[in-house]
Amino acid sequence: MTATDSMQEYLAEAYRIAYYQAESGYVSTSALAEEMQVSAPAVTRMVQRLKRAGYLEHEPYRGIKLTEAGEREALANIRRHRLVERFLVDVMGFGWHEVHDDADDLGMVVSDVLVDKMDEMSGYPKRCPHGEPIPNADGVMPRVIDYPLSDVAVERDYLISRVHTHDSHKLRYFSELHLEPGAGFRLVMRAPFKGPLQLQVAGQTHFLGHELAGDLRVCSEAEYQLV
Amino acid sequence: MTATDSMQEYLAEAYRIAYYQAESGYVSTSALAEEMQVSAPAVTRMVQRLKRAGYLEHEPYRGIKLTEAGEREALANIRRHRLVERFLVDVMGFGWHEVHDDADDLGMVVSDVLVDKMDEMSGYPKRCPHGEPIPNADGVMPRVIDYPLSDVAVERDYLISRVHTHDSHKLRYFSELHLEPGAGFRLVMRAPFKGPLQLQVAGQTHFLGHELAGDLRVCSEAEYQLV
DNA sequence: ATGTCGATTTAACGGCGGCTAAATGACGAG
DNA sequence: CTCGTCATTTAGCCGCCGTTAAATCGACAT
Repeated sequence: MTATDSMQEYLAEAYRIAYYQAESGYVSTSALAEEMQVSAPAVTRMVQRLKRAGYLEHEPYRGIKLTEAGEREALANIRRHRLVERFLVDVMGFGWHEVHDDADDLGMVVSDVLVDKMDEMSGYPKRCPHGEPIPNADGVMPRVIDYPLSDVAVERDYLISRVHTHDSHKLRYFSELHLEPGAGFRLVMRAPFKGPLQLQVAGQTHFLGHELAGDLRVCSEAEYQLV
Repeated sequence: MTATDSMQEYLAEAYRIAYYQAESGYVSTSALAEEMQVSAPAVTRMVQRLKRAGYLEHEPYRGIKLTEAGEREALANIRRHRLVERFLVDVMGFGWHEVHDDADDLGMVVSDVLVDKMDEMSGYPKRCPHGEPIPNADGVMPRVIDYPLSDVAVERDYLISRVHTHDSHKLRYFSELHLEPGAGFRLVMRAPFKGPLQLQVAGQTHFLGHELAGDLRVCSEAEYQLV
């Protein structure tokens, strides 16, 4: 039996959540519900379907964990989604901050040969336009090394690694400031007590609130290159 | 209330059927069932939903006819589908004979801005890769003037206007013979009693059975240009 | 006029994927 | 240890879209 579109979306989202909270091996169903914008019961029932199909394990009242098969489905889906994003930006000329919704839709339907072609036309990218790593065709997810800008202490040069929000207004703002994946900047100063950060980006000085800075993950030049 | 994907597909297919059998104003539900690859009852119920939503009129036991609104939906859908095909061929380099299935899937999800971008990147084409006319953004379908190759009598030069089959083997065969929309050829001779046709295509001589010739629609150089 | 046949519609069912309301489990506070 | 609260699951509903089996309509021939 093959997974429906909906099942694949749940699996992909579960993977993404697990990827970020690297702590516990379990993903809570409410986190999934929140992220998928559906009610909690909808998640519970879907989880049961996915368990029946062998895509995950479910510890009732505790959470879920993807199986091998589940992870495979999830990674295939994530790969499709991120390569579509890449294609929309690199080949079709859309802004990196405005492609998420279209990519969501397209990612569910593009065939393998189409994805491969997009991969090729985009130059076999390692990251999606938001900086997230793209699993390769064998389902291996590159490991990203980066740090929340809100946490880094040292005042030196960094690269934007990932922009981690779906809020289109924030994305647009980051885009206007040229704070986009791969862009370099200097952290000039940071005020204490969750105060604002002073950045030097492309010759211009910007001040960023602590919360916004939390959406940016940064790394060194060397760390930006993925396996 | 907005039409579901499924509703749009039914509407588009109904339009296509009506477009070809220009005779009666009514499309039979069984024709729809045949084309959509679903059972007759599925069509009947969908027709009732579409009628309730104001997309068509239904004369029970006789057939259906799209309303203004239904035609609008159908044309928008057909436009998306055919522009996606065009894009896959012109921009992504796929063969014109192999894009139908992908385009079917993609056509259902691409957003307006995406379709417009594809339109632009394909050079605002008037026909899809199979030669079918592409409705413009205002929902106007260009009228095509052409004739089944199996019917034309005069032995002279023609252009392929449309290749009217979904059979991938036939499509591949036509493709190999360079019998594709826009291509010119000379009808050298036709045998009587539904006999084979002798064609001169790109300097080569080919013989085509009467039935296959029925899948090709041809026109003059002048007629190939659409409004 | 009636009988028959094919096309069409109705009836009844199943799976998916949402929802709300109610029940139940987990867990910390008193 | 019990109680309350919050997360989670269960129960029951709905709409969409497919199915098969049975009823019905239209049209044509006897």
